[in-house]
Amino acid sequence: MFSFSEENYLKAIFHLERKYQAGVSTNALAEEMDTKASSVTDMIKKLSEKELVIYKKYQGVKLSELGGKTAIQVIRKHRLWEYFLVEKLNFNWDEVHDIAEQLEHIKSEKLTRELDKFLGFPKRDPHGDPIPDAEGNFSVANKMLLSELGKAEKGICVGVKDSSSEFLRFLDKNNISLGKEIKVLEKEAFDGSMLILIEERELRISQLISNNLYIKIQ
Amino acid sequence: MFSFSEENYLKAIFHLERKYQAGVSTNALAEEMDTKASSVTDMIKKLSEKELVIYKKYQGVKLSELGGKTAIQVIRKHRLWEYFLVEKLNFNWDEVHDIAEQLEHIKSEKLTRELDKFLGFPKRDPHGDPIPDAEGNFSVANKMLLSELGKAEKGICVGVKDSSSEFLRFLDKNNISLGKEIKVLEKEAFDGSMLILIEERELRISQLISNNLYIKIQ
DNA sequence: AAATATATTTAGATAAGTCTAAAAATAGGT
DNA sequence: ACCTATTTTTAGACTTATCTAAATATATTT
Repeated sequence: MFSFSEENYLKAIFHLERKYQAGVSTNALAEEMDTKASSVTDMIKKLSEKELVIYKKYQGVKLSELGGKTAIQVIRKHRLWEYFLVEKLNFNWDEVHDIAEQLEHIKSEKLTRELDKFLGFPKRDPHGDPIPDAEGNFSVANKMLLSELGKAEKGICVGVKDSSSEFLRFLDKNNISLGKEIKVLEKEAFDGSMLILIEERELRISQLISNNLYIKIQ
Repeated sequence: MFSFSEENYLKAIFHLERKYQAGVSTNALAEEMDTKASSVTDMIKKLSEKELVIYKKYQGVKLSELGGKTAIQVIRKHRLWEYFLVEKLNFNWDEVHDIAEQLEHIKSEKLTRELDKFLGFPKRDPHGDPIPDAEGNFSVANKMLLSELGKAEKGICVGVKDSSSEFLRFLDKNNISLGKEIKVLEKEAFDGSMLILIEERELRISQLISNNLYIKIQ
């Protein structure tokens, strides 16, 4: 079907399309893929010939319908495997990304379907991101960043924006995990830090932290 | 670490070493890998430079200690994943090989260890082949081929030599599976076929069949 | 032991994916 | 609108793993 590299590019374009609307620029893609712009141009041409993306020179790329579907299937596999690793194999949520990056390329529709069934058709991966179903549908949660909350407002932690080990381990250390209620007690205008209440504990967090935690209100 | 291709060559050499002693010939390896002899020579040189094999021109290859260890780890992963697919994801034993060929290359020692633990440290894969433990040890069963049995002798089915879908589905169709007792009722000298008794049923099988079924006596 | 057949290796080519360096196109500032 | 800076693309090279065709080494036959 498609190579690992092709699938990784499709996934990257998919993520960047939600970030910036319009087309995804060559440089943005190069940064996301940790490669050179010239390599990106080469690959985009290849994806374009295969009709996975829509591309006009100097105008950036967009996923075609086929490209989008393919990207979502890769993301579905990635998130199912992450769920498997955490729920069945005792991995911590900060350890699963690199392994899922490998597992997401395993080719077998039946495997993906059976894994999904075995796991009980989970709706979200360990970082709170939605897991697309077999048809590629997934809920686009009405989540917001903790940093957008004002004083005395509260929400439930539903996901992370940054899922680096460093950030996830910070959250573990401070007992912040998905599903917990967070209330903003104070907000410091000077540096954007805030004092929050979580499980009866008061905690001061920097703006970098609140900018990377998704919450759901009500 | 090592590429998929390198790992596949090591695995193939490992299997061929048990078949023929001495060094593995270039042509034998080319056939096993379904590729050309010239490609094999190229790869062997590369493996030799990496000290994974011992190679002298025109003399065939052997695995070095490192090469052997690496091959066993790949085989361990292959068989653990096969077990997982059959026991946890409802796959039939004739459907797992191709998927395990992909999964065996996933790189994460922790994943392999945790998968092994999750599965309860299984000793044999769905085809009866031994699963090496984390240290690479595995039992070399004192199995023999059903075709080696004489009239009125019996044994317990412990594995298959050919694990092609075609053969495995034949066994399924005739309700022959691992762990069942098989008794030889008659042996036809002319064509090597035999009449066997399995679960109260009498069944006539060709020599091709009895040549590909492993049994354990006593 | 020479002649022939088979097995193996070498040489040179190809495709995928990447790179560096240079050229071309677009965007921004004045 | 022009000059400059940035972005993007092109050209050519490199690596990995493969191939075909030719050359060389080993094995077999007579």
